Amino acid sequence: MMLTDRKKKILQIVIEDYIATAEPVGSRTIARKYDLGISPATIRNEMSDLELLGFLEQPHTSAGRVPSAQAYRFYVDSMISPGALTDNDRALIDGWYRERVRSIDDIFQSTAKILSRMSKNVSMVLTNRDSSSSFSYMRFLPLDRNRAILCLITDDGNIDNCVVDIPLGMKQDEMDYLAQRISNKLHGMKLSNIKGNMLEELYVDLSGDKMLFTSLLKAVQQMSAGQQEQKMFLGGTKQLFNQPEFRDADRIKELLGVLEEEKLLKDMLNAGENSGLRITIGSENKFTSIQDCSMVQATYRLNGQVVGTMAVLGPTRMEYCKVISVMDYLHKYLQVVFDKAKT
Amino acid sequence: MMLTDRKKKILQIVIEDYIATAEPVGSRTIARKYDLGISPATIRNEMSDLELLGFLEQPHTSAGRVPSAQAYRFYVDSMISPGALTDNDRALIDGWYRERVRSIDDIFQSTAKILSRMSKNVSMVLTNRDSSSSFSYMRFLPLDRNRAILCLITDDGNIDNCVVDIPLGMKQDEMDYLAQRISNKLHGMKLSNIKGNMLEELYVDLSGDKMLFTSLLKAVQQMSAGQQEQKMFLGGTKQLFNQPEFRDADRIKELLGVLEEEKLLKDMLNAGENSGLRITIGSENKFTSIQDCSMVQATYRLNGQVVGTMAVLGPTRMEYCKVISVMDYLHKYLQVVFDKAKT
DNA sequence: TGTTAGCACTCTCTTGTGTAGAGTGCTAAC
DNA sequence: GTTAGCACTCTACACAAGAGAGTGCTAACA
Repeated sequence: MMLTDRKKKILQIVIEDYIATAEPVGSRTIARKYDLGISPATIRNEMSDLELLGFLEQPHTSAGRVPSAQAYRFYVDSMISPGALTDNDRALIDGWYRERVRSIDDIFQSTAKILSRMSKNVSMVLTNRDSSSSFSYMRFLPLDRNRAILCLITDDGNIDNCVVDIPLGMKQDEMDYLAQRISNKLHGMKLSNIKGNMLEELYVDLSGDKMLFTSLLKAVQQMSAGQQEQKMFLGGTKQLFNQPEFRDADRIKELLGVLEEEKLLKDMLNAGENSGLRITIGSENKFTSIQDCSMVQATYRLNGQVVGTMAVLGPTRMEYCKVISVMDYLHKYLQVVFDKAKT
Repeated sequence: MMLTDRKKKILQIVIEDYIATAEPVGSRTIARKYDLGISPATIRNEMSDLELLGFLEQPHTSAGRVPSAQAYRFYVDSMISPGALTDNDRALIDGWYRERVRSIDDIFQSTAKILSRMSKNVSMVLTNRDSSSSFSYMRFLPLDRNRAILCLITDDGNIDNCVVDIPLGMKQDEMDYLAQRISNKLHGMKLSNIKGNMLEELYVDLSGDKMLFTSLLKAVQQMSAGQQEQKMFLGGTKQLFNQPEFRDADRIKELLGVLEEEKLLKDMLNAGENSGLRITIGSENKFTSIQDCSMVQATYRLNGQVVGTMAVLGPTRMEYCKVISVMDYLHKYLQVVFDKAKT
């Protein structure tokens, strides 16, 4: 299916005008706003053809035309070439990042915020905690006579801790010895591989102290679970209100409901883990409640491993070009941050 | 201003019917639904009096009547006596708490969730981190040749940590000595009182290593700031959509905007720290954007010190009685949890 | 053959009008 | 003091008419 250049041009105008205004685009409008050197009647004929080809749709006979999902698909596939951001945008982003980043979580939260502000839509950032990190060692830090803080350290510098009750009369050097033994046993193991029964032979060392043993076990497992957890950051849910297609309170309510279902969102984002950039338009999405939406999603990797996904969710009428540019920039930014963190 | 028993009765019926239905209440409705033994005409006369006294308002001449802010005030002050929850409600609450509480934060989050579900309104839980906790000691945990994890431990078992770069060639026992010295210096001090300049004389110990010094300083300050921070948990923002008074998308948007302004919310909740239970009706609230709302707020204490506040925000038409009962129950629940945690 | 002007047609959106329904206030009777 | 009756008011809803925007079709033109 080849389109003439003129048809392409008109299609592009309809799409971009509709993206900008959210109003059906009429032949007259096109002739007035864009100087194509042809009359509305000619444009009408072309649009009529485009409708037959499935690129345009009419909400009703006397309205202008609206791009179909197929049109958006064609548009993102072969009509746009996302360029660099404007200096202004870059400065804005850099500023936002500088504003408030203390922890890793802050970085992701900021990314979500920036993504939503720039795209004027809801954004999601999903991080795969690095499940490749491995156990380094553990240590007891004394707290008071009956309790100590158990610290677990991973090779990438993450630390997890919990308070454990210690058996009456147990000395610090006994505890150090115990920590040493467990550390030797587990050192270098991937957190995800650590199972409870590996520690069972240590039960003897604990002079059969059941409570301490279960505390230790729980701590190790909790840490390993915490590390593997995927964490979700949402940004700009309020943006929904600014989209005319969601002017209806019930629709917003429904979408907010979806956004609260963290599991569902994770499924959505995990679905397309393979490719780098993924754009899902309208009913291409499997999840029924957002089939009038589009999602632009980028997966980022570190050393070949997927470490996270960011996405923008909005009406099919979305500034794809801008969104992609922003994601590209954010992606590079994160890459730098994580590369630095790793070394 | 004394009301006759019959006026009181009618006022109560109007308020409770309006709370239940959100529709203006007419004399006919009252006569039909509630068997008062008097005719609509008599009720009309009484309602007319109540309107003159400022308790009732008419949206327009031919609508029923609606309680005024003054009526709600009178209602909560002298017409309700919050009783115990039903067994069913108690079971629900206990179930929700059991569902997912691992950390302290989970408890507060659950409290917010429960509060919003039971009240069918937005809930807020604000916690004052215990600023009375004091520095116990610090410790370096080795990570690799260039870095160590700095752990700060408070007397109540809280631990904070950050990764610091260590000077080339610094040995573990040197670091232990350093940690020991700083610990001795700061031990027992309230976190909120720790200032940067206290550590300045240690600068010499660090052989003038500026980087390590600033890292340490930052870690200590960050921890002290983190401990003092008030943390806010929101629940049930989606409930806004279920309130007919907020059917308008713009109004919801405005309210959601307010709810995102964490600082504003903190100000709101901190305003009434003194009293245990505080009910703010309509324009009694100083913040203009929620002057068509009411807020029921309870402050809870531990050993005389304010440790947190919970609140329900909703339209003035609120089930005050139920809300108060629920808060009372949650309050007792938290009391038990924290008493246990402290010992 | 492609392009254009003209015109009738269609559909939505807004405005105005009429009616049903709910509730009130007033008056006169009990 | 209470009640029935009645006129009055106001809203909500339905329906109709007109304006506006856009289309499709036809016939003329280059």
